Amino acid sequence: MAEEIKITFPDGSTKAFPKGISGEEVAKSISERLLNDAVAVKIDGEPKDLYIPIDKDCELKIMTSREDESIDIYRHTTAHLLANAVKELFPESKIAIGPTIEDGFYYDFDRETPFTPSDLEKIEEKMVEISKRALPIRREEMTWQEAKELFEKENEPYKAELAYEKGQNGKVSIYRQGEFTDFCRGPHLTNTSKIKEGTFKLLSIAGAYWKGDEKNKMLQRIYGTSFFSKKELQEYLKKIEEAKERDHRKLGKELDLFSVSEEVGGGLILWHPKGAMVRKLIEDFWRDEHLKSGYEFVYTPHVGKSALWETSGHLDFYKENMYPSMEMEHQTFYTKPMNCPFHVMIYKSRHRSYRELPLRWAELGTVYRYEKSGVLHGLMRVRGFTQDDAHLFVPPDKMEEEVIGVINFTLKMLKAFGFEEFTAYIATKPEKAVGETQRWEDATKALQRAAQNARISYEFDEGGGAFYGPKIDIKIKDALRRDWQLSTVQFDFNLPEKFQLEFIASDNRPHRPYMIHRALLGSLERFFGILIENFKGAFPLWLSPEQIRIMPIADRHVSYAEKLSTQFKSRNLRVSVDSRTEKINLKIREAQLEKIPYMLIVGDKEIESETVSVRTRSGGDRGGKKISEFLEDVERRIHEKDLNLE
RNA sequence: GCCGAUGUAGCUCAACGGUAGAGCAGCGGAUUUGUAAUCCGUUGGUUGGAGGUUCAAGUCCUCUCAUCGGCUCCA
Repeated sequence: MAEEIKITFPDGSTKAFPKGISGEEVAKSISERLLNDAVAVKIDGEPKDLYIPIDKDCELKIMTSREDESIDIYRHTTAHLLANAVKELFPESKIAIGPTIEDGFYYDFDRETPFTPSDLEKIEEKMVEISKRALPIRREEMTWQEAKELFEKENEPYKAELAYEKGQNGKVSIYRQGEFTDFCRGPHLTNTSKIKEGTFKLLSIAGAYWKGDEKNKMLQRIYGTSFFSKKELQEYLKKIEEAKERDHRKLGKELDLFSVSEEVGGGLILWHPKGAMVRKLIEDFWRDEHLKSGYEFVYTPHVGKSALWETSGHLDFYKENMYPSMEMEHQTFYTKPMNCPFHVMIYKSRHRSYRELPLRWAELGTVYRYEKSGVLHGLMRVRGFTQDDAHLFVPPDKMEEEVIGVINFTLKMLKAFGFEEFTAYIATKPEKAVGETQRWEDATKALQRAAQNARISYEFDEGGGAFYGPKIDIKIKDALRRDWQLSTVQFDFNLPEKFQLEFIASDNRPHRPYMIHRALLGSLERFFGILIENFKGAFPLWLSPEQIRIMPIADRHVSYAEKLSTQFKSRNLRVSVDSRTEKINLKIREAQLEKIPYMLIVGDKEIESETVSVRTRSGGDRGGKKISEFLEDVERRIHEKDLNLE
């Protein structure tokens, strides 16, 4: 009689099976349909291939497309299909790595001639062909020495190297499908035919260093994605199109918000009048809120002498990101990459008493940082930008309270711009760090309590803090559910030491304050870019550079329009009159393309009844309204920062 | 910085190695108009820059600048 093993299912039920049964057979015993949907199994929480014999009692879960992790297996098998196709079409290519990533997968190849877009089409066709061959995909385990030898024989040096690196803690595994062999942890689908035509797409080609290191050889990377269904793939491709439509660089040009000029230099932003108006509105709001929250403002210079940057440590740790030095009167100056040393110098300008702490000093400080030319990206990654910076100097006993205050303030600010979903990441002490361990622990705990207090979800990034202190970063989700990191609150144990910061406490002795560095919006440039993409250029009423455009039907209605305009302007509304001798359809079309929230059409009817005909960019013709009624509604929406117009 | 792609009028894009074009915008004129484009006319270019090959270069080659997609989310 065959030996039996006991398998426990996720619902808690238990059943006996003959020893050596495979996940596939277990699935089949439950239903044919489950067998069909099965991607892999989880044995005691470990994902395994479906055909692996099970030889001991265990908890077992059949993984289907319903599990979140399953898509990674599907994509990983698609990546192997890609590599298989490349090896058939271009046998001289050497395979490197092919992992799954957030929205798909990639595979790196070493090949003399780079792939072209038309190669991608050929590769896709070959992938379909290999899928149709219905090759079984099988796992083999061996020692790393055997794997290394195997890949050396196959002239795959990258795989051989990986076998050595990954094999130091026991056995390694390879997967075979037909003639193709890959070094891989698995698990995988059981057959190439499981990757269905129309569920995958190769997206782009890029260069990538072996192991991401600039010193290593540049490989050719192919990006692609796949989904369980054609429909999901189509939706994903649509989302990419949608993101292109929202691209802040495209909208920035179309809406005349900003530009970057080759003659000025890459990564240096020119704010056009409309963009500058949005910035002004953000800044006004920002200042008002800071005053309400007990901040004071400071202004500091754009350059400082080298001694300052030596003391601060920037010339040791940050020099490669700083603009080169300037010589003047036998002195060396640097353009500032950060505002902190200047704020510290204000602190040091006289003795500080515990009675005046905490001090909260904010500045919209423009800094310059050298970024490699290849990484510059519209407003998102630039070389000159304005941080919404602040530094807090806090006595130890008020540190936690202060951190809680900052986090709550941050969320209030972000919510005003329509962001509702936040995640926090708390970065803890790295290996190389300054400051006493006790301070690190206290500060990290304070950050955690602040996140709890604000009821936002948070994760720890162990060892991810800067050398000078722990930090909490807050990410938001935008309208396309993309993550953006905006806010950061960082402790700094370095500068107070370096600059010997002190305050006189009630014991009449000097003590060292905590210093907290924080930015809420990050930088105005980047934040503006995110706002453009989030709202697709249709800024909320309170942020719109032009809120209302009045459009007279004919010349005889212009004076009425002008009268309204004057009245609106006196109430601080941003309004213009389109008095051109053009048809109303054209005026509407242009205002609509400029995404102006309210269009007011005035003609004989409106003059007669002292009304305006209201049209919104989002809802079309809203009909006639009394002027007072319209004003009341608009002013209320501005005051409430309403995201809607109707 | 590195790999690849791209660079033509203000914008979006055409042009087998053989005279650089279109639409929109701009400008001039006509039209006085009711909820997403009125009509006619017209200006506009050292084809990113510098060299080279050729009888002839937007097109081919070299260099250079800029922009775009990427450059370890662990086989």
